[in-house]
Amino acid sequence: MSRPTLADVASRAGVSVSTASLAFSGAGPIADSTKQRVLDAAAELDYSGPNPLGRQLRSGRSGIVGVVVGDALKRAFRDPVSVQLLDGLVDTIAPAGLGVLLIPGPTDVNEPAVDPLIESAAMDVAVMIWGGTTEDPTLQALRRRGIPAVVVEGHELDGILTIGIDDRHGVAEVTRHLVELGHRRIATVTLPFGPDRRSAVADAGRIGQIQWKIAERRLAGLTDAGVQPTAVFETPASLVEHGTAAAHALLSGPPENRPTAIVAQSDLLASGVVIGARELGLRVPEDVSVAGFDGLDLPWLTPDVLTTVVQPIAEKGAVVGRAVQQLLAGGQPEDAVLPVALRVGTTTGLAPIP
Amino acid sequence: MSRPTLADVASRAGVSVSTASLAFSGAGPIADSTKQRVLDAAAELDYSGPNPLGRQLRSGRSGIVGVVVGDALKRAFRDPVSVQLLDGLVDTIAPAGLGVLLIPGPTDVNEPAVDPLIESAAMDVAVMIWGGTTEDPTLQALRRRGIPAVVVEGHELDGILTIGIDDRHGVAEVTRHLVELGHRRIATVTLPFGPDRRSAVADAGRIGQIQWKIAERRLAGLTDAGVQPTAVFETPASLVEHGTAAAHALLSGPPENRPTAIVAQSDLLASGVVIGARELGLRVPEDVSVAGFDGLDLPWLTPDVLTTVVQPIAEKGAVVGRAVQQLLAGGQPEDAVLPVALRVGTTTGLAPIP
DNA sequence: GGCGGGGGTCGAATCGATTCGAGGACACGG
DNA sequence: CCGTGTCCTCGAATCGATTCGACCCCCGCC
Repeated sequence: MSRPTLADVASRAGVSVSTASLAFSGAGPIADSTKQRVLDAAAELDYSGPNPLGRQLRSGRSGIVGVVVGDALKRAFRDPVSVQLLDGLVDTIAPAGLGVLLIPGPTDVNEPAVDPLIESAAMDVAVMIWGGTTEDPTLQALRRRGIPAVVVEGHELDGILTIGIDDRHGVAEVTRHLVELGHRRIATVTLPFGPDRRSAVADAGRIGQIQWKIAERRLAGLTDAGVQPTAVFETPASLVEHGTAAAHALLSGPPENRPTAIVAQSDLLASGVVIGARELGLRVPEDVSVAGFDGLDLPWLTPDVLTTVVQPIAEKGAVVGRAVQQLLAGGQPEDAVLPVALRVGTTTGLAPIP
Repeated sequence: MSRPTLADVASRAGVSVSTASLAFSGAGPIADSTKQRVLDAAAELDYSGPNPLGRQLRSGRSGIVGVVVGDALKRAFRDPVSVQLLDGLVDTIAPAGLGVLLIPGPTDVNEPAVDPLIESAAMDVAVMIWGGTTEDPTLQALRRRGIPAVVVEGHELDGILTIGIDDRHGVAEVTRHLVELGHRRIATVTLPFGPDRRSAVADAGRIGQIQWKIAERRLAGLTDAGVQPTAVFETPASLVEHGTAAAHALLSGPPENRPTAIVAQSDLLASGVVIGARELGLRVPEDVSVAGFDGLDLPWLTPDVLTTVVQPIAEKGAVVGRAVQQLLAGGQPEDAVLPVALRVGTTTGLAPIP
């Protein structure tokens, strides 16, 4: 026999379907004895509660939050920032009975097809945890379907909620810290500029074409501190190995041309820079200072402590989660910008004496 | 006005609802002209395709695969093995239009409540990527709901599909490799024994109580190679810092008592052991050899290459994905055990001369 | 004893689609 | 001109629950 339905339970308990429904949902008056009878009948039939599909159709709600990770899962989740954000989000919405549906972003730059899930999966809200340019086909598909979207660290777009941090200010602060230490030749290692990821020094033209706001804002932080970077190295992803590659590219020259400090736009990149610098025989921070962004715990750097800008990642996830719930409740949540804080560690020090 | 339905589109196109349905699903004969008329009407009304909830109720399928990560997301996804497995799984099932719903495992040992999603979320199959003991309340809940389950690296249970690797054999191989290098005092650093995670040397009694099969099997691999470990250090999770803590505990004694080789049950643990050994002033592999398990790329160990047992993680995810699809197709997939391979790197060498 | 009210139960409509069998229109062959 | 067959379209049932308004019964009060 196929799985029992509420109707089976009701008939076995000798009540109507509506009454049986009341016994499970608790929405409405029902006598204790009746309720018990229904539950007993359910137990006898091995009925394990109302079928969610029926419930969902009726309520028009699936209880699912689609989370678009801006990349193949493998890459996205190598970034602890994404993971911690997701964790904060899940912790916040789980008590409300909401679940997270993982939606991979486009894998191939040249084929920016949206995942079929975006077109046809049941979801009440969507969250993009990375990117989100103006013409993003993902956002367009969501808009067409009438699914409200929350974008983390993206553009501010009409009708789309944006949650972010004050990263520009944070980078400015860490840069000022370096300037106060006497650094004048400061280079920077950035997050990817857009889906066409590169691992190379970016020239002015390339810098003008940054698509992902997060890299742009963090770059602008340097300027805010009055620093014109001696080099801007663009990485294809926020990963240790790309930081190492950047270090090799930036620090291989003679001491008098070499930057004395490097500001990386993420801690993973920064720790890669530290590793790369050491591979080149340079001491950190005596020969070169390195600063990061995010405030992660990176066990492989122990006992060093990265100088970095600490952002409240889990809290950001929680803010997203609360926004999602407000959206679902018919509310009109507002964009949020969370504060960051400078944390001075052991990877930055006085500029070397020329 | 609320979102248009298929009925709206049908009436605007001047056809019946059933015909309109045909225009979208393509299941059944329909004249091209009629189809076009329906699609035009849909475009005019901003109708973006059939509501998935209606479709799901009718078909009885949600297209959702629930993935139970055995832990808080934050912890689970710090483990690259879980992430790569998930990646392989998603890649495999995405083309079939299936989506992954993330379900956190129990966070607290003392409160092993299952996530509400397990009780009431719509899903066609469930996958547990970690653990799965006999009495697991999660498995019980799934069984009650009649949702088929696939368990990775768990017990072999009745009526539940198990996918794993030949890890016992792999550990035996890497252990033999160490024995051939002359090592006699070999210690091991294990994955957690069960939900009551500890960071300590385990005595015989504790070892007898291992709940999670994966730790047990990998431990048995040592014995298979004829090695009785001088110490078994149990860690609370497969993370670098726990490996480092283990190294401090195991390698602090005088050279004549110290193990000359350490077999860790994961690469993350192994790399922590390497880091910890170096913190203690020991050279790897001259003073102590370290071997891992998994075959990950660990950039922070460069230029060292970990000696390890390589397992096909993404392939394992793909196998799970295919099993899921067979299950959905009404098939009866079989348990699978994937092969592993020893990879000798630079972290193991000849045993030091006493 | 009659009447008002409230707690509890029920029937039926509804959510939005899919699917199956029936039937209509048209063409072609006899 | 009629019968047969093909191709397309339609109506109605169905998936499994929720929810609203109607209704009934019983209690208490006058």
